[in-house]
Amino acid sequence: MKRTEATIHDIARALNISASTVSRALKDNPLISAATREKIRKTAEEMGYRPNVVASSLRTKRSNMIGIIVPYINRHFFSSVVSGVEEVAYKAGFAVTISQSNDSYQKEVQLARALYDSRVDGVIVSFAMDTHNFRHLSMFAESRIPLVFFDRITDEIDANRIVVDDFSGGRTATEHLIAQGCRNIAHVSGPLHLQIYDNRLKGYLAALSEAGLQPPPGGILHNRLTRADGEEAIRQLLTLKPLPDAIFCANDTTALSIILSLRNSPYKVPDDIAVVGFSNEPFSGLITPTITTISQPGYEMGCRSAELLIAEIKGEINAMQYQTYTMPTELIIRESSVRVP
Amino acid sequence: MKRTEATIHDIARALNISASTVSRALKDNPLISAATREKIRKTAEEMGYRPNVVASSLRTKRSNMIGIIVPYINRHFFSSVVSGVEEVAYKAGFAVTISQSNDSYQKEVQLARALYDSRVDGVIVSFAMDTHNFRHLSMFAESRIPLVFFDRITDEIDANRIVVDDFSGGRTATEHLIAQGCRNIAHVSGPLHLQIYDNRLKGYLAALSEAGLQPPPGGILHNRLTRADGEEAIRQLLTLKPLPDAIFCANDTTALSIILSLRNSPYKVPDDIAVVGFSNEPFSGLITPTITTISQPGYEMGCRSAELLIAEIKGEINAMQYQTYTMPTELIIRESSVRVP
DNA sequence: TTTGTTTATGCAATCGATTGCATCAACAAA
DNA sequence: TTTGTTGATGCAATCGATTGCATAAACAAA
Repeated sequence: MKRTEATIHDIARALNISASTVSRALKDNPLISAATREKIRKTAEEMGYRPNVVASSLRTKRSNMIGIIVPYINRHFFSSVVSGVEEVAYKAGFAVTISQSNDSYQKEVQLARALYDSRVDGVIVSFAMDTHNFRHLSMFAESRIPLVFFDRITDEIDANRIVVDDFSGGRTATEHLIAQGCRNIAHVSGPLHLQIYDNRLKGYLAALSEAGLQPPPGGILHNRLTRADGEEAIRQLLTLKPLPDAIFCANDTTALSIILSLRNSPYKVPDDIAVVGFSNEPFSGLITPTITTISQPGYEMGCRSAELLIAEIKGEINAMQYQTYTMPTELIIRESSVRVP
Repeated sequence: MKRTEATIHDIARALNISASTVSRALKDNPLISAATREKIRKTAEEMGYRPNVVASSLRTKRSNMIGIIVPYINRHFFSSVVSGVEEVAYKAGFAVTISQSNDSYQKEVQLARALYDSRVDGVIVSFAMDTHNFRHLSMFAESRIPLVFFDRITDEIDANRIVVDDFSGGRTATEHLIAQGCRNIAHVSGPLHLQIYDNRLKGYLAALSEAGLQPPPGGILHNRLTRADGEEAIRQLLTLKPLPDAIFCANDTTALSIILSLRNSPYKVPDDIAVVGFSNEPFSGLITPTITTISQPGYEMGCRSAELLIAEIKGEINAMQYQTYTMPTELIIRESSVRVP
């Protein structure tokens, strides 16, 4: 039936008035008298009028769309962030388009370009592990398209940033291990060009030094923190002498992997080797032993990112006010680290 | 520097030709001579020209955007589907906007409307648990906007549908339990207006009846399959006499919840009560005992959904060819169900 | 009555790309 | 030379909403 969508011109014609009046009336412009406004609203309703956001977008140069780039959509932390972003954006009248870099710099560049081309009003990004330079994002800055970074951030582009307090997380985790009587604490870390891993490492070192301890020689490893990396890491760590009595992992995946590997070894977790992870992935509370970890409020980070981005889009925040927002972490003590003396 | 974006008119002016020629040249229209085409491409490049997809969209009425509505973005199955959708869509030049209904019919209606208004070229949907009627989606059908349903589908709207073979999954799971010597198999199911749960139930019943067995009286429960629902379910099932010797759960979450609850009971899994879940969530291979389950290829379902949707958008598929595509499931045998005689 | 001020509405250009319909040049066939 | 054909390009309208700048009507002040 409905051959085509009704436009403001159709409404105008039906009422024998001009399209501009219709346009204004529908946006509650006070220039239009209450009477005509009501009349217009009524016919619009009757005709099933729906504003064409594409046309509006073309004219106003605002798409009411925000883009988000994450390494992997189906990773719990990231999907939680996306969930928070969607929730806030939806309430503010913005749509969210997602894209995943698969941790590839190449793809990230293309995705950024695609978002740019589609005229999103703002972008939320967490970098790929491969990403070392940020030229692909500078076009947003140049075009004054607001940008918010979360989790994997950079100093090279000026923007609002949202992270958890990785330093304090790393320190708290390590302090906890020290409190359990561990003295020889190894660390499995990620690539250091990502600040989050650098900060977790620094927190770990700070805790050690405050306790008068040293990292065991060869006890700090760097990899991409996958399951396989975890297996390789524990293999290496088991060759150290003396054996580490604890391992602080920069994420839960490697902690998991290490715990699983140790099941096939003479060493018991936590009694021989205590393990702490980072992120509080859903599985970490389920595996035996449950994994002590640092919780990271993904959903809240997503909400915050979206709030900041939208505030900047609306002009309520400007470049002078850029900050790095640090969200609190929480040490979640579970079985993998608790030693009963 | 870059005051405004270059348009085809800028290119036309620079070369002293018409905008239409530029437009055609940039789309490799053979009407334009190779020479001018090359010249145009070169200046476009130099001027940093980027096509304005919004303008194009307005004119062509295609947004190159597909929408997806899922109950929860940060649920592993759904985020995997979304990941697959994004991957395929991206390669085909489509952007993906996501929205989550939080299992609320109300919100789903609003999301559908928003997607409709934003002129998406197609929509992929998995319903909210609350959704019993589908009027909010009929506008897509009426406007000839392709629709694909996955997982939680309906017969009431004609469209391509993607599901896993829930019936056979339910049957296989149950047969497996029977093969383990279980004779008194309970079932925790979801709301039956969702076909997936209905089919899993039917598969379960079929397996029982083929083996000459009956479901235990009071041994089939219906709930929303949350952690809390699982706890309530096992509480109820433990009051049955005789006690069930196995429970087939319609998802892994309830299976998990039941296994955790049974830890505080005299009953051992699998020896006293064997448990099988459904979906192969990441945690199900990690918990002790690991959970036997039916794997559901979320990522692949997402890919397939996107492929079908895009094919229909491009007109390669039409309404005559709508089908329900059933993807295979796989029984993943783990500890929670295996009894050593 | 004239002038000035509000209030309400319309005109027409604009956003940038697309496309049906000319038009025109070049060349071939007659 | 004339006619026909092919190939290449331009014109101008269009998509639907927005908005600066008139304009008109109504009313108040002088």
